[in-house]
Order: sequence, then C-alpha cells, then structure tokens
Amino acid sequence: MENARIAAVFEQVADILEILGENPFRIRSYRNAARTVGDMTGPLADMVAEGKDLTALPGIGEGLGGKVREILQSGTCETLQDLRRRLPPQVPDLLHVKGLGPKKVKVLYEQLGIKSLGDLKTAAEAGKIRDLEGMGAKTEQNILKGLATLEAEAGRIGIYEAARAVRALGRHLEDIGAVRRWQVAGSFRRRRETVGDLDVLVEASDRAKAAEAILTYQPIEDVIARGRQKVSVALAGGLQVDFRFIEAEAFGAAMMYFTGSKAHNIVLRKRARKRRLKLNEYGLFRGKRRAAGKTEEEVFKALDLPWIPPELREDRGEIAAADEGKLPKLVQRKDIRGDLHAHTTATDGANTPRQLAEAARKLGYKYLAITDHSKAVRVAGGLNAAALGRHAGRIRELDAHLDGFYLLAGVEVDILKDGRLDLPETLLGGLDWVVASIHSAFSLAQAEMTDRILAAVGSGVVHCLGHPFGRIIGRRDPIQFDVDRVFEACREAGVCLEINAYPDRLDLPDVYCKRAREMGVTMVISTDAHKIADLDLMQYGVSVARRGWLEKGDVLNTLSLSALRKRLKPS
DNA sequence: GCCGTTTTCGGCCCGACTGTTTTCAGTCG
Repeated sequence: MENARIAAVFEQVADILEILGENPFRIRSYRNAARTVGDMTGPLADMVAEGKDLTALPGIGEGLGGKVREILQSGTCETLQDLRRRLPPQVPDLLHVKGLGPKKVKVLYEQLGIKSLGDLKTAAEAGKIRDLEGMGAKTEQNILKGLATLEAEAGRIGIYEAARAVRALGRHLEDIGAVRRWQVAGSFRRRRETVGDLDVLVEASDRAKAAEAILTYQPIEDVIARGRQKVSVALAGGLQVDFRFIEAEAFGAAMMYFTGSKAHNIVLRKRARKRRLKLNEYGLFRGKRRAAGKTEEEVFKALDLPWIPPELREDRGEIAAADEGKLPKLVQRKDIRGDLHAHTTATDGANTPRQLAEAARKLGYKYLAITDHSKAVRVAGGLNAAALGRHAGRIRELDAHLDGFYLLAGVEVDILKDGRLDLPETLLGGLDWVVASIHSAFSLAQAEMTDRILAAVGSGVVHCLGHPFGRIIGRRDPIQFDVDRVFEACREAGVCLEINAYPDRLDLPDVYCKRAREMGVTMVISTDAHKIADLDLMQYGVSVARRGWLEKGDVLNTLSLSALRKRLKPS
C-alpha cells in the first residue's frame, strides 16, 4: 500500500536523524507525519491526484507535503537518500534492540564500526562493548538479552492472549493483602489489536510488601527494573509487565497517563498548559496545588472536557469532538442482540445448529445466523447447492420450534476470483442471510480486486461482506481494493460490512469502521464461531467497533428481533 | 519540520529508572 510506504520513509528519516543527533523536534515532525499517514483510510495518492491540500492533514505542512508528492512519484525522497549516504543502511535496525537508543547506537557505530545486528552480537559476545565510554558489563549483557528477545520475535501479542494473561495475573493480585486496588491501563485498556506490554497500576497499603508479593508470581522469569514507583518484569513467553505504584489521590491522573495513547496525552497536556495548568501522572496542577487527580472524570472536567472512553484515546479527533460535545455514544457489548456468522458440523464447525442456537439463547441473544461455507472452500467441506438446500431446510424446521428466537438459514458464500458467487443466485436469494467472503486469490491487483468485490456487492443477494480485508493479524496482509468505492457501493446496495470478532482477524480494522460510519454504511459484529465457546469472542469485535467510533445505530445486530425481521424482509 | 484565542518566530509533554558516573546522560513509556 502506498500510504504504508510513505509512512515507512518518514520513519526511516526520523531514525537516521535521531542517530545523527539532529533537532529532536524535526524528528518528532517526521514521526507525527508517519502516524497521520498510517492512520489514513484512503490513499494519499488519490488526494494528490485530486489536487487536495495535503497541509490540511495534521502534522503535514509545506515541507512534508512536498515530500509526500516526491515519494509518490519516485518511491523515495531526496532527504532520505542524502541521509543514507551518511549512515550504512542497517545501522537504524540497532534502535530496535531494547535498551539501545540513538546515542548508544551512534557510539557503537563510530567507535566499533558496528553496522548491523549481526555485528552487534559479535561485538557483545567478544566483550568489546563494556570498554566503551558510558557503557559497561551490564550494558553488554542487556544488549545480548535485547538481541535474544528480538530474535524470539517477542514483540506484540494479540489482545486475546493478553486478556488471558491479565485474568491469570489478576487472580494473583487479588490474593495480595497489601494490594488495595489494581487496574490495567496502556494499550490493553484502549483495546488495541495487539499489546506490547501490560501496564498495571497498583494502589498499595505497603509498597514494599506489595512488590515482594507481586514478585512471587510464578510466571515471572526476569526482573527488569525495581524501584519505589515501578517494578518491571518479563513473564515466561516474553510478555513484559510494568507494575506502577500509585497513591489514591493520583489514581485517575495515573490511569490517564498510562492509558495513553502518547499522542492523546500530548494534546491533553498542551490543553492544560493553555489553561496555565500542568498535567502529569500525579495529577493536574495549578502551581503546586493539585487541582484534580483522584478520578479520570475529575481531571477531564478540570480541562473542560467530558470523560473520553479509552478506546477513542488515539488522537484521531476525540479531543476536538469532546470539546464540541460531539463524542459518539459508543456501542456496548450489552447492545448486541444476536450473532450473524457461525459454522456448524455441516462444514468445519464443531457443533450442530441446535447446540449453537441453545448456546446463543443462553447468552441472551434473540437470533443467530447459521452460515456454513460454500463448496469452493474444500478444506472446510463447503456445501454445494443441493447440500445447502437440505441444510437450510433443516435449520428452518428447527427455527419453527424455537419460540422468541430466530435461527436464520444462511451461508458464507465464496466470492470467486472473477467476482461470481460460488452458488446460484436463485438459491442464495431464498436464504435469510448471505455473507459473502473471499478465501482465495488474496493477491489480485487492486483494480481487479475492487471489481471482484463490487460484483458481489452488486449481486442483489448478498446481505453482508464477511471479513472484508481477509487479513490474519501477523500472518496474512490485507487484500488491496478501493475502499471508498466499495464502501459507497455497500451503502447504495444496503450491504453491511462485517466486523469479524475472531481475535486473529478483527476485520474491519478500527480506522475503516470509522470511515464506513462516516460514509453511512451499516456494520455487523460477528464472531465467525466454529464452536460454542467462540460465541464469547463478541466482545473483541465490540472493542474494534468502539475504537472505530461506532454507535448502537451503526450496528445491525443491535436491532431487536422484530426490527431485524423487518429490515431483512421489507414489506 | 509544524504551528498559532500567547506567537509567522520561538516555542514544541513529562517524569522514573538504569547504569554509569560522582552529578548525570540515555532510554523508556
């Protein structure tokens, strides 16, 4: 994707400038611009082609706007080329080693001629680093540790895995007498797709006792730091957990500070400064007097803002919206009335329609769509027309015996490479709910892929586009298509976009939810359940929807049973 | 390099911990 390439160029420039010791504010500008570009849902190339003003984008002025155009034309920019002549290409990689920043990288390169991660490892193992100025044996050990974790790819973990770690950790913390209260902040609280570490805020009656008890937690493999304010550990598997001890009067301010995001915090602190206040993790201060800090609400209020839900705190316009009283009233888990994507033993699911329906009722749902695969998905035992016809018949029969509950006879039909659907439209037209998805030919060129999806959206028999980008987080890249054209077509045809709640997918991603909402497209949050337990994954889809600014009215499966029936079968 | 209800110039968020020092720089979040 072009935007990603532009963002990458800006990040590379920032990395090199940092090692060269250039103006930190100039470096920040490049990083801010990279973030702006990375968050965009439409191609910058289109904006340029349409002659739109790039300087209207946050953090992009005349200079960087020109560089965007330059990168679009040539794939790179003169600034980066010049910088690369001043530093070997792999030196910036060293910044990814935990504990190494620009200053140390510079010393390592200039004094020892270290040009790559390989060089770094060799030098550390040979004991050459401990003699450098400002470094010692400890630094050398930490570099080797940092290299090991980098090799183990102990990077970010998925939100689902993180939630499991939090539950286990929570059981330990609950048993510690000296811990009065604990809360997880950070990107976990913002419900990002992936989490780099866990930030746990602890209010303790006795910090020393609490710290000692915390450190008995079995999965702790390494103690990274231990001070009066903070204890950092690495768990088996590589997840880092930072425990921060917080006083009750500052708990709200600390929650804000450590929940972030960093960019959101910076905007809030600027706002505080304008009011001659100072905001930090201990509170909001006027001079030395604490004006607020006990709760988040109190701090926001003192800044003349309503409380902002953590999922929105990404500096994507939430503070301006809050200021104008235009924050969305975010959809909640309890608004969800049913699940519209589930598989059964008829294809690759583990449970029967009846079992799933009973489980869905137990969750308080009023409806469930059975959407098994179509024949193109051979590995899943996809159904042909005849088999689907019989399957749908059985589902309807079952539905007739379920009072106050609607079991929709549906399908997840494949969108073939040429845009045709994998089953006859006459058959599909008779079903209650048709999800159309792509499970093959993921790497078509953008124009071809766009036509493929538009054909499905325009078929007249599709209700919903399943996992629209087809990505698997960390394993498969999203497919390429013209987002605005497809979303526009969905709005015109009344086709919903799915937010697939499966933790590996979370597809639509948050920024596209926001875009779709702005364009007036309705979304559906579905679990794509392949077994009963999967129905509980709904919360992860709701989190994505909330990060995408969605309200209850933007989500189809918040409709009551009667409203859903009416919507699907207009009289 | 960006940005403006303090400003078109002069600012640009803030504090803790580590490891190396002997008063602090570098890194992190």
